[in-house]
Amino acid sequence: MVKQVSGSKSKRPLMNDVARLAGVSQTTVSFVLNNVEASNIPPETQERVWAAVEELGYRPNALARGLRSNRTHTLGFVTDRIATTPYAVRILEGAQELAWANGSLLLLVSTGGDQRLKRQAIDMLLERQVDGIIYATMYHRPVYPPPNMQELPAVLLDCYTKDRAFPSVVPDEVLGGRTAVEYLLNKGHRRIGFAQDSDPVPAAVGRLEGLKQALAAYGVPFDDELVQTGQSIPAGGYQATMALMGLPNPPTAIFCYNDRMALGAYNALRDLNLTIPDDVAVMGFDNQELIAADISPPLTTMALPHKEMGSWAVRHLLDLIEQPDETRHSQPVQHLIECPLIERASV
Amino acid sequence: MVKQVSGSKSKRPLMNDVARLAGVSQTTVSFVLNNVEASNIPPETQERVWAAVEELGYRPNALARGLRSNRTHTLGFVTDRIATTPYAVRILEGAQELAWANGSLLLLVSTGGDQRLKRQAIDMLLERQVDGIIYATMYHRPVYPPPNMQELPAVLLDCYTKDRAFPSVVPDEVLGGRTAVEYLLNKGHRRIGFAQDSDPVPAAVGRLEGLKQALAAYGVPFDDELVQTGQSIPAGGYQATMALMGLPNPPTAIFCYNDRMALGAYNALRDLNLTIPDDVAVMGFDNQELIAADISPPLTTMALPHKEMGSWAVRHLLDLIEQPDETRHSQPVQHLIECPLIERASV
DNA sequence: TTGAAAGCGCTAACAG
DNA sequence: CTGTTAGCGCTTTCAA
Repeated sequence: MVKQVSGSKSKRPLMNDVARLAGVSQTTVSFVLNNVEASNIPPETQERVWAAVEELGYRPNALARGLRSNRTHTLGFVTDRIATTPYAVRILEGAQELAWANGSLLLLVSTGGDQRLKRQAIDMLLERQVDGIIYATMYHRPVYPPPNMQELPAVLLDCYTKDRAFPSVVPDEVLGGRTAVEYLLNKGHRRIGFAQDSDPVPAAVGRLEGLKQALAAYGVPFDDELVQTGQSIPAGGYQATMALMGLPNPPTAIFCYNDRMALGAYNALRDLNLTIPDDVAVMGFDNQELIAADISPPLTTMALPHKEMGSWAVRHLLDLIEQPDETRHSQPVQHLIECPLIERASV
Repeated sequence: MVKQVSGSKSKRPLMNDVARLAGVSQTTVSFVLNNVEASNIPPETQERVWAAVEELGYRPNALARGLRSNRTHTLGFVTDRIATTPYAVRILEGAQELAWANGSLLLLVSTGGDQRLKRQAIDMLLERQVDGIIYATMYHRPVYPPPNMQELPAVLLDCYTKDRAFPSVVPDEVLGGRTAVEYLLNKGHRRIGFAQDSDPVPAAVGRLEGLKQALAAYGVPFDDELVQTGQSIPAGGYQATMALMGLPNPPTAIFCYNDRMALGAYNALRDLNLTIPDDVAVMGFDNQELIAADISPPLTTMALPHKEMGSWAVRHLLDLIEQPDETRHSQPVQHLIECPLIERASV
C-alpha cells in the first residue's frame, strides 16, 4: 500500500494542509474557520489562516463536520407532489430561500402520496442526519405523517394533523373569504353568489365561513340558494354560475372558490351575454397567475400566501432546532397567514 | 468524562449494538447491510443480523458512511429560479423521481441568477460531497456555470454552454416547430402565420427553423410577412395576430410561439368575430396546462418534455458518476428530446 | 467465514 | 493563545 506523502499531491486540501501552510495547528484552523470566540486567536494569526485557506482553495468537508458536530445545516423537505397546482411551488421557493439565507440547504423528497414511501422518505432523511423536516402539501389539508417523523424537529406546511401534534402553517381561509366578500359588499353588492367547491376541503369550509361572517358584519342575510357547488375546475364554475344566474333573483356578484372556477364563470357569463364587471362582478381565489392576470378582464382575486408559508415554516423549524429539547413548546403553534387581496378589473 | 455504558441507554443504536445483539462482529454487520458478495456470509447469519437491525430499529448514519466511502447518494440540483414558468417544475419532478428510484436524494439550491451566488451554491454542494450536480434552467437557454462546477460530474438541464463542455439535455425545438406546422399542413392549411417571440431565444430560433423545414417539405414557399413578432405574453400574441389578420391575404392558421401568445390570439380572433378553428386554426406551444386545457376551444399545442428532460439528466449523471474518470466521454453528449403534439380542438 | 484495527476529515476537551 | 489527542460511525484491508 502506497501511503500518500502528506501535503504533496493530495487531490483536495485538508484542514491539516491549511494548518501547515499557515504555520499553526489544525485546531487553530478549526477555531478560526468556526469563529470560536472563546479561544482568542490574534487577528494576525486569523489572517494567516484565511490566507492559507484562500491559497489552497480549501473547502471543509461537511460530512466530517456533521459527523462530529451533529449539525448538518440541511433540512428535509417532504411533499406528496412537488406541484399539483403549479403556482404552489412558491411554497418550495419560500422555504429554499429562507433556508439559504440561514446557511442551510433543502434535501428534497416527493413521495406521490404512498404512505409506505413517506416512511421510507423520512428514513432516508434521518439517515442523512438532517437537522429537521418540513412536511408540505400542495393544497391545504389534514395529513397523517409517519411515526418516524417524531424523531426530530418537524413542521407542517400548508397542512396539519388533526391532533395538532406538530407546529403547522396554513392560509387563513376564513379571513380570506371574509375579506373577499367584504370587498364585494363595499362595492355595493348585496346579492352575492358563491360558486363553491363540491369537495368539503378546509379551504372550501373556511371560505364559506368567511363569507357568512362578512354578510353578518354587513347585516345581509345569508341565502342558501346563493351557494352553488361544482367541481373546482372551469366546468364546475361554469355550471355553478349558470345555476346562480338562473335564480329568480340572480346575484350581481359571484365569489368563486378558486380561479379555475372563475374562468368557468367567465365563460358562462359570456355565453349569457353578460359583461364583467358591469353586469356581474367576479371574484376569484388563489391568484393563479397564468390565469388571473391573463384573462380579460383581469381577475380580482385573493392570493394564497405560498411563499410566506414556506419561509415561516423554515424560520420556525430553525428556531425549534436551536432550542434545547426541554424548552420546546408543549403546545405546537398553529399559524395562520393572511391572504392578500389582488385588485384587478373583474369587480 | 462519563463514558457511555455501551449498549445500555444510547439514544440511537449503532452498528456495534446490532453486532452485539446478533452475536457477530461489526464487520459482519457491515458486510450484510452492504450486501458484499465477496465475503460469503451464510444466510443464517445474515438473517440474525437483519433481525437485530429490525429489533433495534437501526438506521445507518449516512454521514459516516459517506465519509468513508466517498459516496453520498445525494445529487445537487442548482437552478436560477425554482419556477419562472410554473409548469416547468416538472423538470424538478422528473429529476427527483429518477433520483429517488436510484436511491439518491436531491439537494436543492436556487440562486436567483446572481453569478456570485451560483459559485457559492456550488461550493455548498461541494462541501456536502454530493456525487454530482444538475444545473437546470426553467427555460431553454445558454448558461455560464461557475468554474467550480468542473470539479465533479455535472449535467445541464434545459440549457447548454456555448462550448459544449458539459453534457446537456434540451427540447428539440426544431423538430417541435416542424411537427406543429406539418400538422397544420396535413389539415390542409397553406397560409400559416407565425406569432413569433420578439426575443431571439433558442426556442424561437429553433421553432422558426422547424416551420421553414415543414413548409419546404410540403413545397410551400416561406413568406416573410407571415411571421409577426411580439412579446411572449398574451398582449404580444394579440398584436401579432392582429397584424397577421390584417394582411391582404391573411393566414388560415396561426402557429403561436407559446400558449400565452395563443391566449392572446384567441382574444384577437374573438374581437375579430372569427371562430376557432373554423375560421382560423390556432396551434400553441408549451402545453401550459392551466391555460391550454381550460380555454375554449381547448388548445392544440406542443408539449415541452420537462419531466423527460429531468429524468434524462439524472440518468446520465448517475452513469457519469459510475464511470471511472478515464472512461468519460471526451465529447459530452448534447441530447435533444422530442416535443409531443397534444391534440385538442383549436385546429 | 469472521474479526481486529486503521482510518475517512473534522471538532473540542484538555493540557501546556 | 496554541497544540495534542480522542473520538464521531462507518468501510475495508488484512489476518486468523
